[in-house]
Formats: sequence, structure tokens, C-alpha cells
Amino acid sequence: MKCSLTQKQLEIHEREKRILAVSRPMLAEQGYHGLNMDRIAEKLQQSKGTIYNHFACKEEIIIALAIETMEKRIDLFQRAAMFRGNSRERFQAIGFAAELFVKLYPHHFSVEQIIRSASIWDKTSEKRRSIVKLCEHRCIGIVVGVVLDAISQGDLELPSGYKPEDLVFGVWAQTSGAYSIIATNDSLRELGISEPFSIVRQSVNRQLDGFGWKPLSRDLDLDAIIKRIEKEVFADECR
Amino acid sequence: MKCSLTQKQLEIHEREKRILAVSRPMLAEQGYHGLNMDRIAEKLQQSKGTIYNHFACKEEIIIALAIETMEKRIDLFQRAAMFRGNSRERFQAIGFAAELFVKLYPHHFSVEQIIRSASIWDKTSEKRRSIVKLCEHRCIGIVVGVVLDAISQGDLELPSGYKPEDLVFGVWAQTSGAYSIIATNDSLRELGISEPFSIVRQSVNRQLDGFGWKPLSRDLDLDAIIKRIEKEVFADECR
DNA sequence: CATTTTCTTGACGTTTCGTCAATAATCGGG
DNA sequence: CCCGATTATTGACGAAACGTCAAGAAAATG
Repeated sequence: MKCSLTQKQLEIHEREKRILAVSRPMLAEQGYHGLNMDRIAEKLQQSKGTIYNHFACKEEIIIALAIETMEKRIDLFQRAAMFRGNSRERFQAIGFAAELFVKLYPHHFSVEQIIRSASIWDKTSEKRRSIVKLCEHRCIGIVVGVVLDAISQGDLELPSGYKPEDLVFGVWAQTSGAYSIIATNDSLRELGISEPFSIVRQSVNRQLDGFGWKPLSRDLDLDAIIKRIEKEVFADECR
Repeated sequence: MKCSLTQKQLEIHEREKRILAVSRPMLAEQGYHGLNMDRIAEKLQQSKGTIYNHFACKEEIIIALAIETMEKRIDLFQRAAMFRGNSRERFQAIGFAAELFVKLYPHHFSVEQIIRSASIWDKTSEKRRSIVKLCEHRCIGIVVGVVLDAISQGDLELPSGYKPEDLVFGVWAQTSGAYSIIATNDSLRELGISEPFSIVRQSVNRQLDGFGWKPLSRDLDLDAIIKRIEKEVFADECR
């Protein structure tokens, strides 16, 4: 009875994960149109109706994928924030995590891009939308936490009227903007930009310098810090 | 004969512009799916086949709209770059133009966002794609020009191995990333970010400070500069 | 074991893209 | 000014894909 019930529910839960697993590469590699409900059903050897039992529409699958993505990112950020070092080094670690995320999980990153566009948003359920909001909140919270630590430790003093969230927004905008351009603009090299990832790292550091977040980059050995982060936080991922 | 021929060609050219004019709000307001070939034909009182005589597919319309958009942006940037002031003030003027563009022409801005995503790109013609590249090149060229002036006037010295294009990329990423977030994230205020536009301006300036681009922002009256830009360059737009 | 509830199925209706053969308009030479 | 050739226009049509739903299968319940 109870065992049997759990059996079925387990099966359903399992299938939901498989639907998402099959959907992600379709969406990431071929965009919104590449995600095809009939093909999902076919690949899973189930009827289309069953898929629709799990997700009310295509957009629900997309937002579910986005939630998985954000959770993965949050995990990386959390680990990065725990890096042992001064506040600026910990911020650096989060930056490293963001870069790692893009490079290591391009299929996750793509989904984050796709959901940002189109009229996907308003076909999704309130329930999942609120989960997305929560994830965003948690993700920003992690970064804001490091900024707050920096302030309380006297490494950083923000201009009056400037909140920690504001600084985070600036860096968030810069990195997400950069990664988005890198992913969608195949002629960056022709535009004279040959090492975009390295440039983002530098630009962000200059921005932090501009806010006077100590120690300034000229007093830091950034390459050494990154080596430490690789070894101490993301050993598994950087194998 | 020649007049008559021109007559017809003029009509066709005129119609092409009308197709784009009708398409833009559809695309900008309702995304990729809002752009409906049948409805375009209906609105223009022409058959669908005629629309397809102008544009081989939906994506061609989108990229054509994107080209119009980029040309409009280039116009604003060119005017901004001619602002009379020191190099940093001229850079500021371009930043102002970018912000103005987003705020004043949201339907143009949206299109720039949409083309960046999805699998739109690979259904478009090589011809239009190369025009897009050219536009990007021109647009970046304008900004790079100001940076070069700053260097030659001794206001700015880039770190070794750092090219003017790299600095421009950083700012480009930050502003485009920020505007994209602003446009697609309706809960910024809940995340603690209440004045995103003002924050972007400040963040960019801090970044320029970090590169030591003189005069530093603490030696500038940014509000006064912006007032001057409004009056001297964009009087029409800021009425 | 019978009944009720839940789950699964795939044929179907609908929308929308893009095509193409037929028709209409325009052009150019005599 | 007229007639064949070229070009442009049309809308019915085929194809693809989304989402629905009534009927049937499986599971739960008592």
C-alpha cells in the first residue's frame, strides 16, 4: 500500500527529472524551437499527454530548467563564498565561480539566457516564478554577504547613499553582460577583443579598485589567488 | 518608362519600410511569437506572399529591424562623441546616449535583446549578417576613438597588454548587461536595487577611476556635465 | 473483488510558417 | 499603341508543432 504508492510517486518523480534531462540539450543547443514536445515524448517512449501531465506547457519546462540552473549556480557561489581569505579574495572566488559556471556548464548557462528573453515569462506558473525569485534573492544574498563582511572588516567604505546591493548589481551586470556577449557574438576577435574572460576579470577588479576595496589589485597577486581558489574550492571541477 | 519604373521601385521600397514599421511594435511588445506573418499581411492589406517577397522568413524581418536599431544607436553615439569637453566628459556623453537610447526607444532596444537570443541568427542571410557586423564595428569604433583620444591627450594610460577595445568591452558589457537586467527583471526593487540607471552610471565611473582615467570622478561634477550634454547634444530628444 | 480514483494514450483541432501555381500588373520593342 | 516577356501578387495549400480530451488502462481503496 504505502510502499506501492511511493513506488508510483517515485516513478513519476524520476520521470520528471528525465524530462528535464532530455529537454536541456535540446533547448540549449537549438534554442526555443529546438525544444519539441513531440520529440521529448518520443525520446522518453511516453505519450505527449504524459509530458503535459508534468508540465502545463513548453514554457513550464523552460522555467523548471532555469530553476535547476540557478540552484547549481547557488551551490557554486556558496562554496566560493566560504573561501578562506580576505574579503576581496572571497569576492574574487565568487567571480571565479561565475566564470567556471559558464565554462563548465554551457547548457545551464544557455537556459539562463533564454528565459531572460521572449514572452516566455508570462506563460509560466506563479509557483515556479516565485521559486525563481527566491533563487535570485539567495544568489544575490551570498554576494551581498561578502560585501557586508568587507565593510564590517574595514576593507571597503561605500559612498554615501550607496548600498551593498548596488555594488553587487554593477558587478552582476558586467559579468552577465560579458558572458552573454561572449556566447552570442562570434566575431569578438574581429572587433579586437581576443581574451574576453581575462578582460572581464580585470574590468571587475578595476571597478572594485574604483570603490577603494582593499587590498587594491596592484597589491594583489591575482594569478596566485586564482590558483588557490582552484585548488582549495573547486578541485573537483578543475581537474 | 524610367519614371514609371522608379515609381514601382519606390512603391516597393516604401512598402518594405512599412513592413518593418508594423513589425517592430509586434516584436518588441510580444516577443518572437508576437511577430505574426499573417497579421503583418493583414495590417498592410497585402497578401502574405508579398511580404515573403521582401523577406525570406520571419528572422529576416527581425534582423532587418536590428539593423535599423543599430543605425539609430550609431547616430546617437556619433553625436555624443562630438561633445565639446575633455576625453572623460566625451565618454560620459556616450554613456548618456546609451541610456537615452534605452529609455527613449524601448522598441528599438527590445529588438537588440531579441536578436541576441534564440536560434534566430542562423536563419538569416549572410548579407544582413555582415551589415550587422559592420554596425557593431562602427559602434565600437566610435567609443574606441574617444579612448584613443584620452590616451593621446595623456588623460589615460592603459595597463600593459591592455587595448582600448578591452576597456570598451568592459563598459559595453556592464551597460548592456544592466539594461538587459532592468528590462527583464521586474523585481529589482525587491532585490534592494531601486535606482538601477543611476547605479550603472556610478559603477562605470568607478571602473574608469580604477583605470585612472583623468579627471577622476571625485574631481568632476557629473550632474553638471549631464545637464550640459542634455542641452548641447540631445536638446531635441530631452525636450 | 468491485468500485473509485488517478494516470496514460494518441488522434484531433488549431495556429502559424513558408510554398507555389495561377493570375495580374508592368515593361520594352516594334 | 499593342503584344509578348518579365516581374509581382495572390491565397489556397502542405507541413510542423502546440496543446486538448475522451476513452481506456492501471492503481488505490475498502
